Amino acid sequence: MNDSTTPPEPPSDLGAAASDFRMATFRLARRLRAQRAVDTMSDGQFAVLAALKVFGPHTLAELATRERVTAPSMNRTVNSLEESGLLSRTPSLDDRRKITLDLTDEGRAVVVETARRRDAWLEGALAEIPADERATLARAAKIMQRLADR
Amino acid sequence: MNDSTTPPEPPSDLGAAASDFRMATFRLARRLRAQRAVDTMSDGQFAVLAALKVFGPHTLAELATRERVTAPSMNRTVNSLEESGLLSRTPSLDDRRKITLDLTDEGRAVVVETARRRDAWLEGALAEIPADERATLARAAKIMQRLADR
DNA sequence: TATTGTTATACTCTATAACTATA
DNA sequence: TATAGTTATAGAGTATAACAATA
Repeated sequence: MNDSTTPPEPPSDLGAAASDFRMATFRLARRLRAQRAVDTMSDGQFAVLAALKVFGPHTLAELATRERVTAPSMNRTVNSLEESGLLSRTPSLDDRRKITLDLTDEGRAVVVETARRRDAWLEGALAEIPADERATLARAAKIMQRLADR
Repeated sequence: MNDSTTPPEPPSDLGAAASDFRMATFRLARRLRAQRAVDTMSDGQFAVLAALKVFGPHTLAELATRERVTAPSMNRTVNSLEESGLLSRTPSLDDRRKITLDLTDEGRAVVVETARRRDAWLEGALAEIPADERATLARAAKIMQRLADR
């Protein structure tokens, strides 16, 4: 294996800084995603459960928009979660074309448990780096959230 | 949220920090990914070109390990990039089981251009935040790279 | 025999287009 | 006609298992 690879150069301008930061974000996201190997739930499924937990019931179209996928794609995700008994699909009262999607009690439990499991690896990693680096990441997290919401 | 029931483990700053940071990373990665809608190259293909540019020539197994995919999966990605003329595949001189994968001149040009296009949104966003926040993100990028390589 | 790359095959997730039912 | 959801189908991207070439 190629162990003596050269690390990327330090950023010297805004363009390089953007590039480094973008690559770091993608790499870490991928690494974090790889940690979910233990559970069978996909990122898309988990994101739907998490959205329902945080923001409450949604229609199909609302979920699709929030997760930035198409309605058929979201429909498929919702089908599998419904089959697993993690969410409920009920016709809306006011407009019977719409459906109301919400977590079941089991779904609520599963999303909490899954989030904890997925945090575990990162928590372990954070425990082993210096406190000042943890502080940097905590500050960065806030900035990143703001950037993502632009 | 759990208000009346106490969780099994004591509340930990590290756990909350891990959760916040993980969510921020995913959200930003997703936001950045949405920005690449214009070009046809997948994240996986682009990551291979970028790795070859930053770290130089690789064998197939080295690339697969670096990108954390299986050899057949990487082989497929490499095939499509070779067909597009963006990388070259040559038998290694010392061990003829191995192949050496490297960027072509066109591949080198494409990775630079694609990176610039993909960086554009983030670069614009970074230009509008305070310098101390940019500095925080630059420090965070280094730490994140290290975490991802654990 | 072990290792490197490759092919065969299947599964998951995503998308577009077409269909239904309701408004 | 327009909208919400669904079904049909196809295209990426990934994986495991089996194979070929070389060491």
